Amino acid sequence: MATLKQVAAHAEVSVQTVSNALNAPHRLRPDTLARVNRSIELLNYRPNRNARSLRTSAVELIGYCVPSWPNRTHLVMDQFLHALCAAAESTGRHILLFTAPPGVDGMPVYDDLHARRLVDGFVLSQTETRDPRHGWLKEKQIPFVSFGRVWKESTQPGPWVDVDGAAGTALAVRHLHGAGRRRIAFIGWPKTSGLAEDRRAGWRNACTALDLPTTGLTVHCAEDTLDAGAQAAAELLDGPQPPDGIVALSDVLALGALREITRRGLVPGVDVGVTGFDDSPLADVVSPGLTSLRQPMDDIAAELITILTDPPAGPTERLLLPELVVRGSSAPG
Amino acid sequence: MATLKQVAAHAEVSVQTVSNALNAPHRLRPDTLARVNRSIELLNYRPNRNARSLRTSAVELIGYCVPSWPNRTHLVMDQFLHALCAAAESTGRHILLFTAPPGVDGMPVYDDLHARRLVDGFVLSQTETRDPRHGWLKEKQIPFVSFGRVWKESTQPGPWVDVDGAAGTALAVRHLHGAGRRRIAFIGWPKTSGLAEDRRAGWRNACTALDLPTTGLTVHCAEDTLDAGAQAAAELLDGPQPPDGIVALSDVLALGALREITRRGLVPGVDVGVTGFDDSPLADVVSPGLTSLRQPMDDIAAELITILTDPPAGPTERLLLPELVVRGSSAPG
DNA sequence: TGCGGGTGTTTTAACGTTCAAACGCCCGTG
DNA sequence: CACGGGCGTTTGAACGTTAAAACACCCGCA
Repeated sequence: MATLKQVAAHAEVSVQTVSNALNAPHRLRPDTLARVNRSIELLNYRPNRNARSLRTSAVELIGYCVPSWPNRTHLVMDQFLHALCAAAESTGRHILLFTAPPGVDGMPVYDDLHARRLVDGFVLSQTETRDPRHGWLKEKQIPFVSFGRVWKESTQPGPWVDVDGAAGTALAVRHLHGAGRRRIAFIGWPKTSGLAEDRRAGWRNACTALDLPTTGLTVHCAEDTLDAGAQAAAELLDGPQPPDGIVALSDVLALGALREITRRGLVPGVDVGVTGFDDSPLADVVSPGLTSLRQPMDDIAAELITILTDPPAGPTERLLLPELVVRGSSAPG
Repeated sequence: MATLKQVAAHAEVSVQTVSNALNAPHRLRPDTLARVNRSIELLNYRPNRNARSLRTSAVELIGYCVPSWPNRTHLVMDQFLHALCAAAESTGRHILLFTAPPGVDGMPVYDDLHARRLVDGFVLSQTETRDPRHGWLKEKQIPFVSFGRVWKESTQPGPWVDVDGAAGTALAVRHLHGAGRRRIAFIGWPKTSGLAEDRRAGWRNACTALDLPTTGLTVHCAEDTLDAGAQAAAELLDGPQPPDGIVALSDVLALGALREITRRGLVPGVDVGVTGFDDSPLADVVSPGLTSLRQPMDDIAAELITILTDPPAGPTERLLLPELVVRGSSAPG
């Protein structure tokens, strides 16, 4: 493996000149630059990242803790990881994976990785209500950015990027309304979840703005399973005035609702319009396809990396809009 | 951030002695070791990984290319990544994620990461039939290990770990047979897939061994979707002698079959027993739960890391058995 | 008393890179 | 012709660690 020294000898210049050829080519006379580049090419030289990092004390690696919540499915994690990798690579960086206990118990792991200079900073995700990691990292002055807000805190300790769930569900409501729906229900999670309340608020406000009813049209599911979604749909359809549209908080709940609708001999997209959230792979694999709110993963990842690697002045809080992907579950054909 | 030098000064020993305290404590006199350790503790010293890697030319990082096949779902990728991370960490290593074009086009990326000393080696997955990456890496002498065999090659270029798909489907057949099933069908993929043919062979051989029929009991699906699975099930159930058991190549196909069975008013697990493959999160989220073959991710990951980091002498090919997770789709109750 | 040998510690040098300062050269100017 | 200044290049030192060799010390033994 060729080193800077060998390239320098081959090109008959000093070591520093070769270094400059790579890091500050404008400093070299064009002919020198050409000669050095030829030697680099010829010797197939690749700079040693460790030596560089040692000198500059920047490793160009970003830590990401691979989540392991056995009780919740990560159907879009591969999309997120791919986008995050790609965004990091576009700035010459990479993603380092690690595992850590959830919550504050895992913080020593973060600290250690940073102190040993394995990573420059962290991308957090799976943010929980009152997530303790933010304050901890902030206090230790470890760079980080969060995918997801810390709910129910007056001031959020650090920068974040998130998807505007309320705007998303409002989008779904307006879409269903445009397709002629007039009683649009919401299937969500318990009120303790900030994310769930956000999405529910979007649904409620949009309905109110359109003069649509909302009372008696919410069901809170304790679990994120098909059965829970199906049961919620059953509850709604058995009510005195059954809905003709359902906005579900997740794709899994929406699929459950679809199943229940089909089981009753109703046709999804015709008798009842249904929307999900996340545009997980499942949405495209069922029939009719599930209309769902796609999180703009590429934009999210790009924002995360930008904020982490060269933090702009001022508040670093980005709220991105999800995109409604329309399929058969909300519109026939 | 404290350095070795500062710890040495604090403990009134030489720098090398502190290094030894960490890497070869048996060389120190117990009282010196204690003194050094106290200083390490006191100064909260953490060794700088870059300096270490520069000196030893081992980065303790393993590259893994995050797959992006838009047409196939990665429902168990998070399980795999978590297991891989944990296994790597148990040897003091970590996983570095990157993206690369599929196939041989991506090889320069692998080469670059290795040449710049960002990683020591690679874990491959998503192995394709006649995967060209293996030969390429072998030729460049870049350490790697593959999760998945290279099918249809007389000699595989490098070490691998894989799940015995044939043993898995055989397990499923024997399970269904034990529950009284006598006509067990197989829903798979096109014959061009080595993985699919392996799993089909396991089904066929197990049926033959149990004197069960196999002719006319295979359907090859072009896609891995619920619809394809449902259509395959419909085809089988419409046949002259409909099956009472179905072994599906994937969870998605199995779920499709379940849907079709339910649609016909039949009861999964009672009228027809169904099994899937991978034990993806979906299997546990539907009702009845889907009986499925779980890949032993922790064992797989441990083997991968072991083979990569200290390769045992002799052939390094590991075939691990999947585990049948029984749920309602194959056994009532 | 001197010598070989083990044990524990220190010294020296190196890993491959970049930063900061120094250097040499050429050119325009007074 | 001396001088200042810009440009392109080189020199020296440092980043924090570890391998290998050198060293100091103590002990047992001749």
